[in-house]
Amino acid sequence: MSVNESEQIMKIYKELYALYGPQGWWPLMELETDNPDKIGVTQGYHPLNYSLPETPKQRYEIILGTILTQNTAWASAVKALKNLKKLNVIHPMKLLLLDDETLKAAIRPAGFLNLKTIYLQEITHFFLLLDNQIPSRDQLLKVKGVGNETADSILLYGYKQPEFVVDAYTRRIFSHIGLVDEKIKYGNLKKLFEKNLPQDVRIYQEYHALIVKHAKRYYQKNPYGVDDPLS
DNA sequence: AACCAGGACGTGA
DNA sequence: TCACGTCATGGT
Repeated sequence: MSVNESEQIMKIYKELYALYGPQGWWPLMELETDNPDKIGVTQGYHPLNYSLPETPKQRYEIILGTILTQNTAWASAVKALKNLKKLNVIHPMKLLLLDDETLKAAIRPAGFLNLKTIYLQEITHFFLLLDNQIPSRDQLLKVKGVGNETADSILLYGYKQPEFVVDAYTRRIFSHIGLVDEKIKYGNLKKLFEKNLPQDVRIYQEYHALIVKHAKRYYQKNPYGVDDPLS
């Protein structure tokens, strides 16, 4: 890998951060805490607060969100999450006790309801078996419904592990810029970032969130990347 | 009215 | 391994 590519990864990060600022991922529906320093951070995004999740319940909410947002707009995933909250099932055992039809109805706005119902139940079983231990990436990938991006999202945002998250936007932006081939494999694109960034969870979290922020503005409509200030 | 959304899986070359 | 089709609802 050339020095130029290496520098580009950090340079783009700094540019995105300058453009959009800290993103406060992973958003949580509500942030209840008894930490006096964090009272007032009430909902959704939480810029510059890298201590979350602070409870197993918040971690579980993140995990549910990673499944619900698969190939689905985040706003739609939030609707499903709110329905689950109304049912008081953002709790592993309670979700497993919920009947399939009620669960399907709740997550309907997020789409793929038949698949995601199974996926949510599968990851919940896995989460219970973990008993608050940190899962390995390979363990996560064995869970039905958990692929590369979901595994990395769970580890990076749910468990604060230094795993860079690659998504469709990442591939779209960095191939458009010309830094990588558009067909680059997930693992290779992931390693490109991990090799050229300090192994810092905060940077990994912000960079991925910034990529999504930027892509929503310039890479949603085909042809992609028109007027991208990075290129 | 196509196209896209913070993908993953199953199948057959 | 690789390219495709499938899964589903909602917004633009």
